[in-house]
Amino acid sequence: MDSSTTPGGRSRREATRQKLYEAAVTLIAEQGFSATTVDEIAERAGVAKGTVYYNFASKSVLFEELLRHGVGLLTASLREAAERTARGGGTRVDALDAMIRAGLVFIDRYPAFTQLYVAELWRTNRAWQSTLLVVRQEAVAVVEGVLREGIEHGEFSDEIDVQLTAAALVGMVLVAALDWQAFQPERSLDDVHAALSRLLQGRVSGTGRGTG
Amino acid sequence: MDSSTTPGGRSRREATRQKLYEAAVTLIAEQGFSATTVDEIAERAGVAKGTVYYNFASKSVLFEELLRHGVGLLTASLREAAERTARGGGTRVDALDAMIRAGLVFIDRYPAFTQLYVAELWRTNRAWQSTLLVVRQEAVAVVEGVLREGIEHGEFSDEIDVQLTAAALVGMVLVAALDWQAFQPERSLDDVHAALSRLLQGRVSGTGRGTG
DNA sequence: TCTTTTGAACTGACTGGTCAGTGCAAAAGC
DNA sequence: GCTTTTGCACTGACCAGTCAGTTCAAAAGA
Repeated sequence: MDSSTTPGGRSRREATRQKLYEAAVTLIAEQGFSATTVDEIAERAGVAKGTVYYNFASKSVLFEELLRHGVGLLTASLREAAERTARGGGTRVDALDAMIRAGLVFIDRYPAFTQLYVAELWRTNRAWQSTLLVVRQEAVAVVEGVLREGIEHGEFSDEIDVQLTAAALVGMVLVAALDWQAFQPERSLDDVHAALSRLLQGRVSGTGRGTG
Repeated sequence: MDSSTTPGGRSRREATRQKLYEAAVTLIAEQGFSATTVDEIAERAGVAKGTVYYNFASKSVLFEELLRHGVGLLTASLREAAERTARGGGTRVDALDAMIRAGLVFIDRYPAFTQLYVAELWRTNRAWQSTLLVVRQEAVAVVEGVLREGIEHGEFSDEIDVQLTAAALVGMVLVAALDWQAFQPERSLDDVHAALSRLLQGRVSGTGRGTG
């Protein structure tokens, strides 16, 4: 007896899980994990509470798999941006710039997930801590990789600290993007990208008047 | 009962509130607001539950006043750093650099508060949202002020976007510092500061080898 | 005396998780 | 073709436990 597949080919169960992810991500982003009830998630997803527990062992497990799912998308997008730049003969700075844009596009598309991720990342003693650490490392490693390559090829100063610089770059994009979403949503992605590019390339200090 | 006399003329009540802040900040940083119970806060502070409600109208109010208290300290510290640099005849870049350091010192001293603040900042529809917005603006305004002065005096390019750049700088410091605390606590504050200074001053790209 | 704290009991609302039962589409049997 | 069986996916009422907030008499502190 094969598990039923919907006309689209994706299993019914998979579709339900997707609905639950989407419901959970916005609710948890707004209220936090503990303040969000399983009843709410089920209601927003349009399924019964029992369905949540049929698909996930617990509320925590649902959240963990949601984290894995979301950061997986980001990591893939960052890798793709870096590789595309490399293939196109761009410099490592170009790659970093492309990754900044990929990050902005991701945050623009999944703002709730980003909020939720930031809110949970530095917490300690939580059940999903180890999961979070793993997926975080996968994403940051992409940035660190490009920085390391850049140093090897003399594109970046060999005095930069790869880990700290990568973290700082991620933070730059993260906070700028979240502020953009929250306080100036009318700005275009290009605007935000331009501002961050400028910072990345050190075109802030110095009287540089016309680089436009 | 431990008769801790109140030194410096601080009222007994104020001392109790301080103990409650300290207890609440670590618990909420670790677990989040909703997952932290008033009983836990009281126990960690070493007071009775009734005392919490004698000093604060509710759990939410305790949290709001905690936010105000904490961000107030940060804002004061940032202002002090900027003014000290200005008085000492430093440039605006120097002021920004001093503020980065002040930010790092603050996060180093109150890591739990920082975690809690980051976790709550971009949430929507929360009771303390408006409080958070106000105190955030006070802090960011200090950075924006220095950027604006820098543009006026030709120290910074007039093409930079003040709001976005300020947010990006804050994010840079915030994320780098939290990563430092969480993943490389053995590093010195000077190390972290040096890495961020380099990024601020655009000494990352370019083969720049010796700025020792 | 007046303020502050204590500590335990209590309430009422809410929540994560459970479980016996339902619906249904494909497979099996005839 | 048609009936019966199978088992996945889902349902929703229910339960046992938890928590914010209240109350208050009594004690401690200043």
